[in-house]
Amino acid sequence: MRTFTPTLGGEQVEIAAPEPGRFDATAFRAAFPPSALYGLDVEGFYMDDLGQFSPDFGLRLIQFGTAAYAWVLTLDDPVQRAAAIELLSDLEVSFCSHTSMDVLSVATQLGVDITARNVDTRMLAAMAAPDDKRGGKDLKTLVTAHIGAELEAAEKVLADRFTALWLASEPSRKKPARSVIDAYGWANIPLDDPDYLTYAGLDAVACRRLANVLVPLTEAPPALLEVETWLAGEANRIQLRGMRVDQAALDALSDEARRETSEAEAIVVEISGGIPARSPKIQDWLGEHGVDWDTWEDRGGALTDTGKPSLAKNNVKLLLDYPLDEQGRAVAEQLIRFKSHQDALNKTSGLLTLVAPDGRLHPSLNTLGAVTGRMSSSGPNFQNFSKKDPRMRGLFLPEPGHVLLTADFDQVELRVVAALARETKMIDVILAGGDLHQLTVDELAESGIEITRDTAKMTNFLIVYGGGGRALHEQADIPLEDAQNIVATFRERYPAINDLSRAMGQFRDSIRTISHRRIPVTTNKQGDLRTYANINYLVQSSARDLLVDAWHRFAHEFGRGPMVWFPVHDELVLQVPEALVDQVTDEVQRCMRFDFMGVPISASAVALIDEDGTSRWMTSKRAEAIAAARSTPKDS
DNA sequence: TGCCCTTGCGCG
DNA sequence: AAAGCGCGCAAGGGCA
Repeated sequence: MRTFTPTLGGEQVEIAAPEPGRFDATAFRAAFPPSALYGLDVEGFYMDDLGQFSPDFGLRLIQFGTAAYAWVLTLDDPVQRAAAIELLSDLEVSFCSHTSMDVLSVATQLGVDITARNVDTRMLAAMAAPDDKRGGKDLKTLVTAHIGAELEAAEKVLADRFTALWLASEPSRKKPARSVIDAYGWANIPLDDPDYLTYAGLDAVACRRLANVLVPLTEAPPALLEVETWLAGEANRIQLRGMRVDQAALDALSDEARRETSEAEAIVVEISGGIPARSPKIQDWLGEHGVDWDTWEDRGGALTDTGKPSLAKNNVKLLLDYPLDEQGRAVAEQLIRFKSHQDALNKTSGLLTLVAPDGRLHPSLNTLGAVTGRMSSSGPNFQNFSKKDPRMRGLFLPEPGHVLLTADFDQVELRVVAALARETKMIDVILAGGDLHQLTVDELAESGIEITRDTAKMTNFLIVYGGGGRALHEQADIPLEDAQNIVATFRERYPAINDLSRAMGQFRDSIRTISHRRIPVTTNKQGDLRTYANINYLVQSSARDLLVDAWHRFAHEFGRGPMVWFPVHDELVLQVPEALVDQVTDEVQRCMRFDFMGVPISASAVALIDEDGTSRWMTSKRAEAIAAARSTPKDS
């Protein structure tokens, strides 16, 4: 048996790395008795876009650790592999690992589902430092900060070994990018390399120690940690299961988007003398061919965040209103064409590389992706598929025999802010089943200001986001003075909201939500505190907690956890066996119904059935329209 | 060429 | 007094 004795945080660590054929399974199992939590880490090949779902991915080592020692098992050895699977499968044993990487690897490569028995240290790090997007959640950085620098040093040694390996293998070739060297290194470093084995063992020990260090730093009540741990497991299960993709529809949509955008792009480049359709330079060029950008806003053109004219597909058509010359007109027409297919191009080209060999998409779900605790998604981001083109969401299908069903909260953020602020005018309207946007119309009318319901709706959301007159002016195409007047009057008419906004704005370090989640106050690029955003953090975070509460009840009170297909901020999309649709519709609505500080929160669930009678992903609005059309057939 | 930053845009 | 929130992704563009 090879053993290594590096230190971590100044304390000696014992790493056991048995050679193939000389593995003592009894000693291994005795080192990891049941009813305990062990650090888990794996080393595999470098990953491509498909990650653990790639046919090229595989594991080489698996490591288990306590705070003091680790075993590094070689998965090439059938005996060690079997011992690893046996330990992983023991329902009395729990693990802690950093990110979903190890849990997903164990599931796809060893066939063991530990999603419900894993504590994610990255989740703990996110609870402890919600705004630390970069190093603060990375394992090496965390270990260096809280335990010791030895792991980072070991990784550096390994990186140098990879470089040396590459140079030895191809001395004539020029040194490539770091990622290429790493890919080569992870795949080719000998399984008996001491640096590799030491690094691998240290990782598992570090992760185990990190769990203990991070829990108190979260300053979170045990119940909250328990829910977050459960949720992270559910997120891993969702990613493992993935969603069915309509491959023929994807190919067709991709072909169309590619054809349209490349033809449009070619014409734009040709006429403009080499400017790509998406280059900012195209605006200058258009300015020389008849567009007067000074009048863009007056004509109703939207601006980007940086105050420049936006050529997004919603307003690119405005170009045609200018006295363009022949070239300018041709370019404008092709830009409109390009923009109308740009989103489909981006999304479908990404999807083509992300559909796994099982014909499924496996997007990740980061349960604490945002500072507010909101969940985020990547690979692809499943939470920002267009709802304008129904073919986009329609690419995703339920399992055979199942129906997709979506349950959306009704105006949850406005209700939450009304409750938190104790804004009685709003609460009364909610209790009476009225319309909060119309309430704002009526309130402002009493102060002598006439606005449309659309403007009222924008104002309502604006206030919840911490915005002011200028933002309303820019978004609603209202003169600045009028917009400022609307906002000021809004604050007068809703004094409790104004008070809450000001009270939250007093916090300069961090705010605390009612579920005791700590959210740091953020700064802008100039380093100024954005205390005006605090109210939104409180509201957005509370709404997120309500969704997770509902999900938790759905899973625990009704045993429907496996039916959750994907969460989208204020909605749960479910995948339900056909026979249970009516029953689950009722159940999920019950789980999403709350009395939040005396304010009713409710949700509406609808089955997603397309015009052809099959179930596919779509917005609830579209599903309702199709259902209505079905129940009142057209006269013929 | 690879890397990093900014811009723009999809969703809630 | 004034202050639009949270994400992920693709492409452009500057730089080494």
